[in-house]
Amino acid sequence: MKVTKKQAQANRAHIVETASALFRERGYDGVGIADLMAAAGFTQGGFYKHFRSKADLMAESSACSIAQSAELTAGASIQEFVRAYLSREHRDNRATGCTFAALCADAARKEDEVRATFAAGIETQLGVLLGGGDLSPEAAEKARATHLAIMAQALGAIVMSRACPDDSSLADEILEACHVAIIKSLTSSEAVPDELQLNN
Amino acid sequence: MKVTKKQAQANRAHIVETASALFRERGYDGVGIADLMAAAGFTQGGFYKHFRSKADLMAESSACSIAQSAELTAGASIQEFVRAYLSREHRDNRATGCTFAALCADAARKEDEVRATFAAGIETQLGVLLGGGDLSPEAAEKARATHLAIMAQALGAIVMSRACPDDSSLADEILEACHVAIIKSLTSSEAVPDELQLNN
DNA sequence: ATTATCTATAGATCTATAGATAATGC
DNA sequence: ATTATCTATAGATCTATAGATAATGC
Repeated sequence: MKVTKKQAQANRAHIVETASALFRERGYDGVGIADLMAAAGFTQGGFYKHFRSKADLMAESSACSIAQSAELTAGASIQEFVRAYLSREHRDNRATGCTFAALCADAARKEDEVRATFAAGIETQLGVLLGGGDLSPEAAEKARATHLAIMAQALGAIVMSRACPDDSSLADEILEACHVAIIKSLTSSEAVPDELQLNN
Repeated sequence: MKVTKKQAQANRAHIVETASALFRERGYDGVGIADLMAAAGFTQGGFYKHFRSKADLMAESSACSIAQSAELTAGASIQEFVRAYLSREHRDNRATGCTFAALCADAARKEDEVRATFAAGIETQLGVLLGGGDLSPEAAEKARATHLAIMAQALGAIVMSRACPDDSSLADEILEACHVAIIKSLTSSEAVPDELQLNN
């Protein structure tokens, strides 16, 4: 019954991966320990040899899926990111999609441990979107604000779109409208002459 | 023990109001029937004389709070709406705040009955934001898309901000960045000359 | 000897129903 | 007689723990 230390570590990682998909799909409260362990191919009793509590796993599995998405995003232009993010494929596949869109509202009601993970994750994702550009301090601050606003808009679009019934045309309309708005904001902030820009 | 028909109707309405606050505060899965009925001043057994199921109440109480918010918004300019929506007060008071920000992600995992309520609610809120303006068909379509995008961005800002720990400066930064971005988008779509506007 | 996993279960939930109670409404 | 609310409970969850089992690791 016991397995090698290496295998135990692999089993633990597999439980974390399984959890990150199930939590995104059904929400934190929608996945029981027994459910999860069965989906990972184990029985429930073993869970607490790997994790101190369910909240611990919520934080760890979310950190894991946030890091995975960040890796996937790295190197892409903001335009590419937005196009993929605001796709119907992303909206319709919660289990492999953005952890923020799937779980921010859930996280807001959970332990500080979970929320600290989300705040750190937002910083990570923001860093990836900003890339390694060497901007002046003011330009960097402006870019940070712009990209936070884009993240919020993209996330909001997915969240609203998912709340609509499956066959809803409104769901697609939301994605489209936000895609257009984000592209427009990127174009205008680059191309509009300074004298036409609002300064706060 | 029995009460007048009028009183029974009032009790029912009170349960719906209590539910709309508790659901926004703790999520649909975070509120049990016993919890809710106790908060409303009753015992759990009476619930099913008023509602067929918990899902029924989720739909009805959410429709109720969405309609209330829409009423509150009616008459305000989009700038006033955005300022109030993106305030710390709104972020920190889920129970009385936007139903979409609090429950869209939850609703996405629930029965179609609940999601139909949300889609209808988005249309209602959108109608209020657009006001009774008499625009040309193209201008109306454009305004509809613009306002959907603003709703998504504002909602996304609140959702992201709430996922951060209580003392997080990032939480405030998100609200500020999105406020600036929305004001900017309103200004540019009004003030930027046509030849500088991107057309899709 | 240690320990990763298993079986079993405690104790606290949860939704929903059944039947009792006491007041309304005919 | 009807019915809004109450008490009580069935049956299915849920998180977490206790103790058994069987393999690793010293």
